[in-house]
Amino acid sequence: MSNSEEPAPAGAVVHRHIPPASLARLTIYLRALGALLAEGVERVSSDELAAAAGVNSPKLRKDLSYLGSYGTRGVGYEVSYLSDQISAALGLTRNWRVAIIGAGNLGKALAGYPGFGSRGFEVVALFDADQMVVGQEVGWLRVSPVKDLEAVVHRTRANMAVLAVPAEVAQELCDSVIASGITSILSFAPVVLQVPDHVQLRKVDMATELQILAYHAQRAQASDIAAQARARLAT
Amino acid sequence: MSNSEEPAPAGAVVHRHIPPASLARLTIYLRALGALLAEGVERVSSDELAAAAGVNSPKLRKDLSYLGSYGTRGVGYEVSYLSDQISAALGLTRNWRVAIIGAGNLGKALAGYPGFGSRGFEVVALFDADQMVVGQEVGWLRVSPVKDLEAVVHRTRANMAVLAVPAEVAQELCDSVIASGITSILSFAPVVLQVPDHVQLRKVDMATELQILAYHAQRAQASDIAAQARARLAT
DNA sequence: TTATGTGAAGCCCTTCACAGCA
DNA sequence: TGCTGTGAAGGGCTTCACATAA
Repeated sequence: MSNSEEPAPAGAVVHRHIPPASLARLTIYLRALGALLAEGVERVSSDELAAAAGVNSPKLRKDLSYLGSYGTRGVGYEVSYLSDQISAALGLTRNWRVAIIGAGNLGKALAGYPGFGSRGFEVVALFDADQMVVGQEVGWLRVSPVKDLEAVVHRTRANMAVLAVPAEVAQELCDSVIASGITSILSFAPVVLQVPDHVQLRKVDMATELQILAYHAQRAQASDIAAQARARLAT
Repeated sequence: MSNSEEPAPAGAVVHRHIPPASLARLTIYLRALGALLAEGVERVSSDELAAAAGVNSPKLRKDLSYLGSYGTRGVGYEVSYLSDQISAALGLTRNWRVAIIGAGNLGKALAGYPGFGSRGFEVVALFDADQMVVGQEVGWLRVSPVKDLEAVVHRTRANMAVLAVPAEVAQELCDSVIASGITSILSFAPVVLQVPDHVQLRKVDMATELQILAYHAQRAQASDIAAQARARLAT
Protein backbone atom coordinates (compact mmCIF):
# COMPACT_ATOMS: atom_id res chain seq x y z
CA MET A 1 0.00 0.00 0.00
CA SER A 2 2.97 2.30 0.56
CA ASN A 3 4.76 2.94 -2.72
CA SER A 4 2.94 2.47 -5.98
CA GLU A 5 4.32 0.16 -8.67
CA GLU A 6 8.07 -0.01 -8.95
CA PRO A 7 9.43 -0.04 -12.50
CA ALA A 8 10.93 -3.42 -13.45
CA PRO A 9 14.71 -3.73 -13.23
CA ALA A 10 16.53 -4.06 -16.53
CA GLY A 11 17.45 -7.68 -17.15
CA ALA A 12 15.46 -9.31 -14.36
CA VAL A 13 12.19 -10.87 -15.50
CA VAL A 14 9.61 -9.27 -13.26
CA HIS A 15 6.13 -9.22 -14.74
CA ARG A 16 4.16 -6.06 -14.28
CA HIS A 17 1.29 -7.51 -12.35
CA ILE A 18 -0.50 -10.84 -12.34
CA PRO A 19 -4.14 -10.45 -11.25
CA PRO A 20 -4.65 -12.25 -7.91
CA ALA A 21 -7.30 -14.53 -9.37
CA SER A 22 -4.98 -15.58 -12.19
CA LEU A 23 -2.15 -16.12 -9.74
CA ALA A 24 -4.23 -18.58 -7.72
CA ARG A 25 -5.13 -20.49 -10.86
CA LEU A 26 -1.53 -20.62 -12.09
CA THR A 27 -0.67 -22.75 -9.06
CA ILE A 28 -3.42 -25.16 -10.12
CA TYR A 29 -2.09 -25.34 -13.67
CA LEU A 30 1.33 -26.05 -12.24
CA ARG A 31 -0.02 -28.98 -10.29
CA ALA A 32 -1.89 -30.32 -13.32
CA LEU A 33 1.29 -30.03 -15.40
CA GLY A 34 3.17 -31.92 -12.70
CA ALA A 35 0.64 -34.74 -12.93
CA LEU A 36 0.95 -34.84 -16.73
CA LEU A 37 4.73 -34.87 -16.44
CA ALA A 38 4.50 -37.84 -14.08
CA GLU A 39 2.35 -39.63 -16.65
CA GLY A 40 4.93 -38.99 -19.32
CA VAL A 41 2.72 -36.66 -21.37
CA GLU A 42 4.86 -34.23 -23.39
CA ARG A 43 2.32 -31.90 -24.98
CA VAL A 44 -1.06 -30.45 -23.99
CA SER A 45 -3.53 -28.18 -25.65
CA SER A 46 -5.15 -25.35 -23.71
CA ASP A 47 -8.42 -27.32 -23.86
CA GLU A 48 -6.89 -30.38 -22.20
CA LEU A 49 -5.02 -28.45 -19.54
CA ALA A 50 -8.05 -26.30 -18.82
CA ALA A 51 -10.19 -29.42 -18.34
CA ALA A 52 -7.62 -30.86 -15.93
CA ALA A 53 -7.62 -27.63 -13.95
CA GLY A 54 -11.38 -27.22 -13.94
CA VAL A 55 -11.53 -23.94 -15.89
CA ASN A 56 -12.43 -23.01 -19.47
CA SER A 57 -9.71 -22.70 -22.05
CA PRO A 58 -9.93 -18.98 -22.89
CA LYS A 59 -9.43 -18.22 -19.21
CA LEU A 60 -6.42 -20.49 -19.08
CA ARG A 61 -4.87 -18.87 -22.15
CA LYS A 62 -5.49 -15.41 -20.78
CA ASP A 63 -3.86 -16.40 -17.49
CA LEU A 64 -0.81 -17.76 -19.30
CA SER A 65 -0.61 -14.64 -21.44
CA TYR A 66 0.25 -12.61 -18.32
CA LEU A 67 3.54 -14.53 -18.20
CA GLY A 68 4.40 -14.56 -21.89
CA SER A 69 3.87 -16.69 -24.99
CA TYR A 70 5.05 -20.16 -24.17
CA GLY A 71 2.89 -22.21 -26.53
CA THR A 72 3.04 -23.06 -30.22
CA ARG A 73 0.07 -22.00 -32.32
CA GLY A 74 -1.71 -24.88 -33.93
CA VAL A 75 0.11 -27.31 -31.62
CA GLY A 76 -0.16 -26.59 -27.91
CA TYR A 77 2.24 -26.39 -24.99
CA GLU A 78 5.25 -28.48 -24.11
CA VAL A 79 4.49 -29.74 -20.62
CA SER A 80 7.91 -29.49 -19.01
CA TYR A 81 8.73 -26.13 -20.58
CA LEU A 82 5.45 -24.53 -19.53
CA SER A 83 5.83 -25.98 -16.05
CA ASP A 84 9.31 -24.45 -15.75
CA GLN A 85 8.09 -21.08 -16.96
CA ILE A 86 5.23 -20.94 -14.47
CA SER A 87 7.54 -22.06 -11.67
CA ALA A 88 9.97 -19.30 -12.56
CA ALA A 89 7.23 -16.69 -12.67
CA LEU A 90 5.96 -17.74 -9.24
CA GLY A 91 9.43 -17.66 -7.72
CA LEU A 92 9.59 -21.39 -7.10
CA THR A 93 13.08 -21.84 -8.44
CA ARG A 94 14.39 -20.54 -5.14
CA ASN A 95 14.28 -22.77 -2.06
CA TRP A 96 11.76 -21.59 0.48
CA ARG A 97 12.43 -22.43 4.10
CA VAL A 98 9.36 -22.58 6.27
CA ALA A 99 9.08 -22.17 10.04
CA ILE A 100 5.91 -23.51 11.63
CA ILE A 101 4.80 -21.72 14.79
CA GLY A 102 2.68 -23.95 17.01
CA ALA A 103 3.21 -27.70 17.42
CA GLY A 104 -0.34 -28.63 18.35
CA ASN A 105 -2.39 -31.01 16.25
CA LEU A 106 -2.48 -28.64 13.31
CA GLY A 107 1.20 -27.67 13.49
CA LYS A 108 2.23 -31.32 13.59
CA ALA A 109 -0.08 -32.14 10.70
CA LEU A 110 1.46 -29.33 8.67
CA ALA A 111 5.01 -30.36 9.56
CA GLY A 112 4.29 -33.81 8.18
CA TYR A 113 2.40 -32.60 5.11
CA PRO A 114 3.93 -34.32 2.09
CA GLY A 115 2.85 -31.54 -0.28
CA PHE A 116 5.43 -29.15 1.16
CA GLY A 117 8.63 -30.75 0.02
CA SER A 118 7.47 -31.51 -3.47
CA ARG A 119 7.42 -27.87 -4.59
CA GLY A 120 10.52 -26.31 -3.12
CA PHE A 121 9.11 -25.67 0.34
CA GLU A 122 11.12 -27.15 3.19
CA VAL A 123 10.01 -27.09 6.81
CA VAL A 124 13.13 -26.12 8.74
CA ALA A 125 11.78 -25.23 12.19
CA LEU A 126 8.85 -26.00 14.45
CA PHE A 127 8.07 -23.96 17.56
CA ASP A 128 5.86 -24.24 20.60
CA ALA A 129 5.40 -22.32 23.84
CA ASP A 130 4.48 -25.37 25.90
CA GLN A 131 7.46 -26.83 27.79
CA MET A 132 5.85 -30.27 27.56
CA VAL A 133 5.97 -30.09 23.78
CA VAL A 134 9.37 -28.44 23.33
CA GLY A 135 12.01 -31.01 22.57
CA GLN A 136 9.59 -33.54 21.07
CA GLU A 137 10.55 -34.97 17.73
CA VAL A 138 8.14 -34.54 14.84
CA GLY A 139 9.45 -36.21 11.72
CA TRP A 140 13.01 -34.93 11.25
CA LEU A 141 12.43 -31.89 13.42
CA ARG A 142 12.75 -31.18 17.08
CA VAL A 143 10.29 -28.68 18.56
CA SER A 144 12.04 -25.44 19.59
CA PRO A 145 10.86 -23.04 22.30
CA VAL A 146 9.24 -19.87 20.93
CA LYS A 147 11.49 -17.76 23.14
CA ASP A 148 14.34 -18.80 20.84
CA LEU A 149 12.34 -17.88 17.74
CA GLU A 150 14.64 -15.17 16.45
CA ALA A 151 17.82 -17.18 16.99
CA VAL A 152 16.45 -20.35 15.41
CA VAL A 153 14.96 -18.46 12.45
CA HIS A 154 18.37 -16.94 11.78
CA ARG A 155 20.23 -20.22 12.21
CA THR A 156 17.85 -22.13 9.95
CA ARG A 157 17.56 -19.22 7.50
CA ALA A 158 13.77 -19.60 7.47
CA ASN A 159 12.13 -17.09 5.12
CA MET A 160 8.46 -18.00 5.52
CA ALA A 161 6.31 -18.70 8.55
CA VAL A 162 3.11 -20.62 9.13
CA LEU A 163 1.08 -19.62 12.20
CA ALA A 164 -0.77 -22.59 13.67
CA VAL A 165 -1.50 -21.17 17.10
CA PRO A 166 -4.61 -20.24 19.13
CA ALA A 167 -6.31 -16.95 18.27
CA GLU A 168 -5.41 -15.36 21.62
CA VAL A 169 -1.65 -15.45 21.03
CA ALA A 170 -1.61 -15.14 17.25
CA GLN A 171 -0.95 -11.38 17.07
CA GLU A 172 1.86 -11.56 19.61
CA LEU A 173 3.58 -14.41 17.78
CA CYS A 174 2.97 -12.75 14.44
CA ASP A 175 4.84 -9.72 15.76
CA SER A 176 7.72 -11.94 16.91
CA VAL A 177 7.92 -13.59 13.52
CA ILE A 178 8.08 -10.20 11.81
CA ALA A 179 10.69 -9.01 14.31
CA SER A 180 12.83 -11.98 13.30
CA GLY A 181 12.85 -10.64 9.75
CA ILE A 182 10.33 -12.92 8.05
CA THR A 183 7.98 -11.07 5.67
CA SER A 184 5.80 -13.89 4.30
CA ILE A 185 3.27 -15.37 6.69
CA LEU A 186 0.45 -17.88 6.30
CA SER A 187 -1.93 -17.81 9.25
CA PHE A 188 -4.40 -20.48 10.32
CA ALA A 189 -5.49 -18.50 13.38
CA PRO A 190 -9.11 -17.30 13.25
CA VAL A 191 -8.35 -13.63 13.95
CA VAL A 192 -7.61 -10.49 12.00
CA LEU A 193 -3.87 -9.84 12.28
CA GLN A 194 -2.29 -6.43 11.88
CA VAL A 195 0.95 -6.40 9.91
CA PRO A 196 3.12 -3.66 8.37
CA ASP A 197 2.77 -2.93 4.66
CA HIS A 198 5.94 -4.72 3.66
CA VAL A 199 4.75 -8.03 5.16
CA GLN A 200 2.68 -10.42 3.06
CA LEU A 201 0.00 -12.13 5.14
CA ARG A 202 -2.38 -14.77 3.87
CA LYS A 203 -5.09 -16.45 5.86
CA VAL A 204 -6.68 -19.87 5.82
CA ASP A 205 -9.88 -19.90 7.79
CA MET A 206 -11.92 -23.07 8.22
CA ALA A 207 -14.75 -21.31 10.02
CA THR A 208 -15.15 -18.85 7.15
CA GLU A 209 -15.16 -21.64 4.58
CA LEU A 210 -17.83 -23.59 6.43
CA GLN A 211 -19.96 -20.50 6.89
CA ILE A 212 -19.82 -19.78 3.18
CA LEU A 213 -20.91 -23.35 2.50
CA ALA A 214 -23.73 -22.91 5.00
CA TYR A 215 -24.91 -19.80 3.19
CA HIS A 216 -25.11 -21.57 -0.15
CA ALA A 217 -26.74 -24.67 1.34
CA GLN A 218 -29.37 -22.58 3.08
CA ARG A 219 -29.98 -20.70 -0.13
CA ALA A 220 -30.34 -23.86 -2.18
CA GLN A 221 -32.78 -25.26 0.33
CA ALA A 222 -34.79 -22.04 0.42
CA SER A 223 -35.20 -22.07 -3.34
CA ASP A 224 -36.17 -25.76 -3.21
CA ILE A 225 -38.95 -24.85 -0.81
CA ALA A 226 -39.95 -21.99 -3.07
CA ALA A 227 -40.04 -24.31 -6.06
CA GLN A 228 -42.25 -26.76 -4.17
CA ALA A 229 -44.55 -23.93 -3.14
CA ARG A 230 -44.87 -22.81 -6.74
CA ALA A 231 -45.52 -26.38 -7.82
CA ARG A 232 -48.37 -26.63 -5.31
CA LEU A 233 -49.84 -23.33 -6.45
CA ALA A 234 -49.70 -24.50 -10.05
CA THR A 235 -51.90 -27.54 -9.39
CA MET B 1 -24.66 -23.21 -13.14
CA SER B 2 -27.85 -25.03 -14.10
CA ASN B 3 -30.85 -22.79 -13.59
CA SER B 4 -30.46 -19.04 -13.38
CA GLU B 5 -31.71 -17.11 -10.36
CA GLU B 6 -34.86 -18.43 -8.69
CA PRO B 7 -37.36 -15.80 -7.57
CA ALA B 8 -37.50 -15.51 -3.77
CA PRO B 9 -40.36 -17.34 -2.06
CA ALA B 10 -42.99 -15.15 -0.42
CA GLY B 11 -42.40 -14.96 3.31
CA ALA B 12 -38.95 -16.50 3.50
CA VAL B 13 -36.07 -14.04 3.79
CA VAL B 14 -33.80 -15.00 0.93
CA HIS B 15 -31.55 -12.21 -0.24
CA ARG B 16 -31.14 -11.84 -3.97
CA HIS B 17 -27.43 -12.35 -4.15
CA ILE B 18 -24.53 -11.50 -1.88
CA PRO B 19 -21.31 -10.93 -3.88
CA PRO B 20 -18.80 -13.68 -2.98
CA ALA B 21 -16.25 -11.13 -1.81
CA SER B 22 -18.77 -9.55 0.55
CA LEU B 23 -19.86 -12.96 1.79
CA ALA B 24 -16.32 -13.82 2.84
CA ARG B 25 -16.01 -10.53 4.72
CA LEU B 26 -19.35 -10.95 6.46
CA THR B 27 -17.94 -13.97 8.26
CA ILE B 28 -15.09 -11.79 9.50
CA TYR B 29 -17.50 -9.14 10.76
CA LEU B 30 -19.41 -11.86 12.55
CA ARG B 31 -16.29 -12.96 14.36
CA ALA B 32 -15.37 -9.39 15.28
CA LEU B 33 -18.89 -8.85 16.62
CA GLY B 34 -18.55 -12.03 18.68
CA ALA B 35 -15.37 -10.68 20.23
CA LEU B 36 -17.07 -7.36 21.04
CA LEU B 37 -20.02 -9.21 22.53
CA ALA B 38 -17.63 -11.17 24.76
CA GLU B 39 -16.11 -7.88 25.91
CA GLY B 40 -19.55 -6.58 26.81
CA VAL B 41 -19.55 -3.88 24.12
CA GLU B 42 -23.12 -3.04 23.10
CA ARG B 43 -22.70 -0.59 20.23
CA VAL B 44 -20.20 -0.09 17.42
CA SER B 45 -19.81 2.40 14.63
CA SER B 46 -18.94 1.26 11.12
CA ASP B 47 -15.51 2.83 11.62
CA GLU B 48 -14.78 0.77 14.72
CA LEU B 49 -16.08 -2.48 13.30
CA ALA B 50 -14.26 -1.91 10.03
CA ALA B 51 -10.99 -1.37 11.90
CA ALA B 52 -11.52 -4.59 13.87
CA ALA B 53 -12.15 -6.48 10.65
CA GLY B 54 -9.27 -4.90 8.77
CA VAL B 55 -11.31 -3.15 6.05
CA ASN B 56 -12.38 0.44 5.40
CA SER B 57 -15.76 1.61 6.64
CA PRO B 58 -17.51 2.36 3.31
CA LYS B 59 -16.79 -1.20 2.25
CA LEU B 60 -18.21 -2.54 5.50
CA ARG B 61 -21.37 -0.47 5.13
CA LYS B 62 -21.80 -1.56 1.53
CA ASP B 63 -21.42 -5.20 2.58
CA LEU B 64 -24.02 -4.81 5.32
CA SER B 65 -26.37 -3.05 2.93
CA TYR B 66 -26.71 -6.30 0.95
CA LEU B 67 -28.50 -7.75 3.97
CA GLY B 68 -30.65 -4.78 4.95
CA SER B 69 -30.52 -1.68 7.14
CA TYR B 70 -29.65 -2.82 10.61
CA GLY B 71 -27.95 0.30 11.96
CA THR B 72 -29.15 3.58 13.39
CA ARG B 73 -28.03 6.74 11.57
CA GLY B 74 -25.98 9.03 13.73
CA VAL B 75 -25.49 6.25 16.29
CA GLY B 76 -24.11 2.98 14.92
CA TYR B 77 -24.99 -0.70 15.23
CA GLU B 78 -26.22 -2.70 18.19
CA VAL B 79 -23.67 -5.50 18.46
CA SER B 80 -25.92 -8.42 19.35
CA TYR B 81 -28.66 -7.45 16.90
CA LEU B 82 -26.27 -7.05 13.97
CA SER B 83 -24.59 -10.31 14.89
CA ASP B 84 -27.94 -12.10 14.85
CA GLN B 85 -28.89 -10.60 11.51
CA ILE B 86 -25.65 -11.64 9.84
CA SER B 87 -25.94 -15.12 11.36
CA ALA B 88 -29.45 -15.43 9.98
CA ALA B 89 -28.39 -14.24 6.52
CA LEU B 90 -25.55 -16.78 6.43
CA GLY B 91 -27.80 -19.63 7.53
CA LEU B 92 -26.08 -20.14 10.86
CA THR B 93 -29.26 -20.39 12.89
CA ARG B 94 -29.55 -23.98 11.74
CA ASN B 95 -27.29 -26.64 13.23
CA TRP B 96 -24.75 -27.92 10.77
CA ARG B 97 -23.50 -31.45 11.25
CA VAL B 98 -20.06 -32.12 9.85
CA ALA B 99 -18.53 -35.42 8.82
CA ILE B 100 -14.75 -35.49 8.52
CA ILE B 101 -13.35 -37.94 5.99
CA GLY B 102 -9.81 -38.97 6.82
CA ALA B 103 -8.46 -39.42 10.36
CA GLY B 104 -4.82 -38.73 9.64
CA ASN B 105 -2.96 -35.86 11.30
CA LEU B 106 -5.07 -33.26 9.55
CA GLY B 107 -8.39 -35.01 10.12
CA LYS B 108 -7.63 -35.40 13.81
CA ALA B 109 -6.55 -31.79 14.07
CA LEU B 110 -9.80 -30.69 12.45
CA ALA B 111 -11.89 -32.96 14.68
CA GLY B 112 -10.38 -31.27 17.71
CA TYR B 113 -10.58 -27.74 16.30
CA PRO B 114 -12.30 -25.59 18.92
CA GLY B 115 -13.54 -23.09 16.35
CA PHE B 116 -16.09 -25.58 15.02
CA GLY B 117 -18.49 -25.86 17.91
CA SER B 118 -18.62 -22.17 18.65
CA ARG B 119 -20.55 -21.26 15.49
CA GLY B 120 -23.16 -23.97 15.10
CA PHE B 121 -20.89 -26.52 13.46
CA GLU B 122 -20.77 -29.89 15.16
CA VAL B 123 -18.45 -32.70 14.12
CA VAL B 124 -20.65 -35.80 14.20
CA ALA B 125 -18.56 -38.38 12.37
CA LEU B 126 -14.95 -39.17 11.53
CA PHE B 127 -13.95 -41.73 8.91
CA ASP B 128 -10.83 -43.53 7.83
CA ALA B 129 -9.99 -46.34 5.43
CA ASP B 130 -7.11 -47.72 7.50
CA GLN B 131 -8.14 -50.64 9.73
CA MET B 132 -5.46 -49.60 12.23
CA VAL B 133 -7.14 -46.24 12.69
CA VAL B 134 -10.79 -47.35 12.62
CA GLY B 135 -12.13 -47.67 16.13
CA GLN B 136 -9.66 -45.18 17.66
CA GLU B 137 -11.18 -42.52 19.85
CA VAL B 138 -10.56 -38.89 18.91
CA GLY B 139 -12.12 -36.56 21.41
CA TRP B 140 -15.74 -37.68 21.78
CA LEU B 141 -15.73 -39.50 18.47
CA ARG B 142 -14.83 -43.01 17.39
CA VAL B 143 -13.35 -43.39 13.92
CA SER B 144 -15.75 -45.19 11.55
CA PRO B 145 -14.72 -47.23 8.51
CA VAL B 146 -15.30 -45.42 5.20
CA LYS B 147 -17.15 -48.45 3.86
CA ASP B 148 -19.95 -47.55 6.30
CA LEU B 149 -19.96 -43.93 5.12
CA GLU B 150 -23.48 -43.84 3.76
CA ALA B 151 -24.99 -45.60 6.79
CA VAL B 152 -23.15 -43.46 9.34
CA VAL B 153 -23.91 -40.23 7.47
CA HIS B 154 -27.61 -41.12 7.57
CA ARG B 155 -27.56 -42.16 11.20
CA THR B 156 -25.69 -39.04 12.34
CA ARG B 157 -27.69 -36.81 9.94
CA ALA B 158 -24.45 -35.18 8.75
CA ASN B 159 -25.13 -32.44 6.18
CA MET B 160 -21.60 -31.23 5.45
CA ALA B 161 -18.35 -33.04 4.79
CA VAL B 162 -14.69 -32.14 5.15
CA LEU B 163 -12.26 -34.09 2.99
CA ALA B 164 -8.90 -34.53 4.71
CA VAL B 165 -7.55 -37.37 2.62
CA PRO B 166 -4.62 -37.94 0.23
CA ALA B 167 -4.98 -36.58 -3.30
CA GLU B 168 -5.05 -40.04 -4.87
CA VAL B 169 -8.30 -41.10 -3.19
CA ALA B 170 -9.99 -37.71 -2.89
CA GLN B 171 -12.19 -37.96 -6.00
CA GLU B 172 -13.38 -41.42 -5.07
CA LEU B 173 -14.29 -40.40 -1.53
CA CYS B 174 -15.82 -37.18 -2.78
CA ASP B 175 -18.12 -39.28 -4.97
CA SER B 176 -19.06 -41.46 -1.98
CA VAL B 177 -19.86 -38.40 0.09
CA ILE B 178 -22.11 -37.05 -2.64
CA ALA B 179 -23.76 -40.46 -3.06
CA SER B 180 -24.63 -40.34 0.64
CA GLY B 181 -26.64 -37.19 -0.03
CA ILE B 182 -24.28 -34.49 1.25
CA THR B 183 -24.11 -31.42 -1.00
CA SER B 184 -21.67 -29.15 0.88
CA ILE B 185 -18.03 -30.19 0.84
CA LEU B 186 -14.83 -28.56 2.05
CA SER B 187 -11.74 -30.22 0.59
CA PHE B 188 -8.17 -30.04 1.85
CA ALA B 189 -6.93 -32.42 -0.84
CA PRO B 190 -4.54 -30.85 -3.34
CA VAL B 191 -6.43 -31.95 -6.46
CA VAL B 192 -9.16 -30.60 -8.71
CA LEU B 193 -12.36 -32.45 -7.85
CA GLN B 194 -15.27 -32.90 -10.24
CA VAL B 195 -18.69 -32.46 -8.66
CA PRO B 196 -22.23 -32.09 -10.06
CA ASP B 197 -23.74 -28.61 -10.29
CA HIS B 198 -25.95 -28.98 -7.24
CA VAL B 199 -22.97 -29.71 -4.96
CA GLN B 200 -21.09 -26.84 -3.33
CA LEU B 201 -17.37 -27.53 -3.16
CA ARG B 202 -14.80 -25.27 -1.54
CA LYS B 203 -11.08 -25.87 -1.42
CA VAL B 204 -8.35 -25.04 1.06
CA ASP B 205 -4.94 -25.48 -0.43
CA MET B 206 -1.78 -24.91 1.55
CA ALA B 207 0.52 -25.41 -1.41
CA THR B 208 -1.35 -22.74 -3.37
CA GLU B 209 -1.18 -20.29 -0.47
CA LEU B 210 2.56 -20.76 -0.03
CA GLN B 211 3.17 -20.39 -3.74
CA ILE B 212 1.26 -17.12 -3.78
CA LEU B 213 3.38 -15.90 -0.88
CA ALA B 214 6.49 -16.99 -2.77
CA TYR B 215 5.41 -14.96 -5.79
CA HIS B 216 4.99 -11.79 -3.75
CA ALA B 217 8.22 -12.33 -1.83
CA GLN B 218 10.18 -12.85 -5.02
CA ARG B 219 8.59 -9.76 -6.49
CA ALA B 220 9.38 -7.61 -3.46
CA GLN B 221 12.97 -8.78 -3.54
CA ALA B 222 13.25 -8.12 -7.27
CA SER B 223 12.09 -4.54 -6.82
CA ASP B 224 14.49 -4.12 -3.88
CA ILE B 225 17.30 -5.12 -6.17
CA ALA B 226 15.98 -2.73 -8.79
CA ALA B 227 15.85 0.07 -6.25
CA GLN B 228 19.43 -0.62 -5.22
CA ALA B 229 20.49 -0.66 -8.86
CA ARG B 230 18.83 2.71 -9.40
CA ALA B 231 20.44 4.06 -6.27
CA ARG B 232 23.87 3.03 -7.56
CA LEU B 233 23.16 4.60 -10.94
CA ALA B 234 22.15 7.82 -9.22
CA THR B 235 25.49 8.21 -7.45
C1' DT C 1 -24.24 17.26 14.11
C1' DT C 2 -23.16 12.61 13.55
C1' DA C 3 -22.99 8.29 11.31
C1' DT C 4 -25.64 5.17 8.27
C1' DG C 5 -27.27 3.74 3.61
C1' DT C 6 -26.78 3.98 -1.35
C1' DG C 7 -26.61 5.57 -6.25
C1' DA C 8 -23.12 6.39 -9.58
C1' DA C 9 -18.54 6.47 -11.26
C1' DG C 10 -14.35 4.07 -11.86
C1' DC C 11 -11.56 0.20 -12.15
C1' DC C 12 -10.22 -4.38 -12.72
C1' DC C 13 -11.09 -8.96 -14.04
C1' DT C 14 -13.47 -12.07 -17.03
C1' DT C 15 -15.36 -13.29 -21.35
C1' DC C 16 -15.44 -13.70 -26.21
C1' DA C 17 -14.40 -13.61 -30.82
C1' DC C 18 -11.04 -13.51 -33.99
C1' DA C 19 -6.46 -12.20 -35.54
C1' DG C 20 -2.07 -14.41 -35.90
C1' DC C 21 1.10 -17.94 -36.62
C1' DA C 22 2.94 -22.78 -37.27
C1' DT D 1 -6.26 -26.02 -40.93
C1' DG D 2 -5.73 -25.86 -35.92
C1' DC D 3 -4.74 -23.81 -31.71
C1' DT D 4 -2.62 -20.01 -29.42
C1' DG D 5 -2.53 -15.11 -28.08
C1' DT D 6 -5.00 -10.84 -27.31
C1' DG D 7 -7.77 -6.56 -27.98
C1' DA D 8 -12.23 -5.07 -26.90
C1' DA D 9 -16.55 -5.56 -24.78
C1' DG D 10 -18.99 -6.78 -20.73
C1' DG D 11 -19.83 -7.48 -15.84
C1' DG D 12 -19.01 -7.07 -11.05
C1' DC D 13 -16.68 -5.19 -7.10
C1' DT D 14 -14.87 -1.13 -4.92
C1' DT D 15 -14.82 3.57 -4.02
C1' DC D 16 -16.78 7.91 -3.06
C1' DA D 17 -19.69 11.50 -2.11
C1' DC D 18 -23.81 12.74 -0.38
C1' DA D 19 -28.64 12.14 0.71
C1' DT D 20 -30.95 10.58 4.72
C1' DA D 21 -32.31 9.93 9.29
C1' DA D 22 -31.75 10.27 14.41
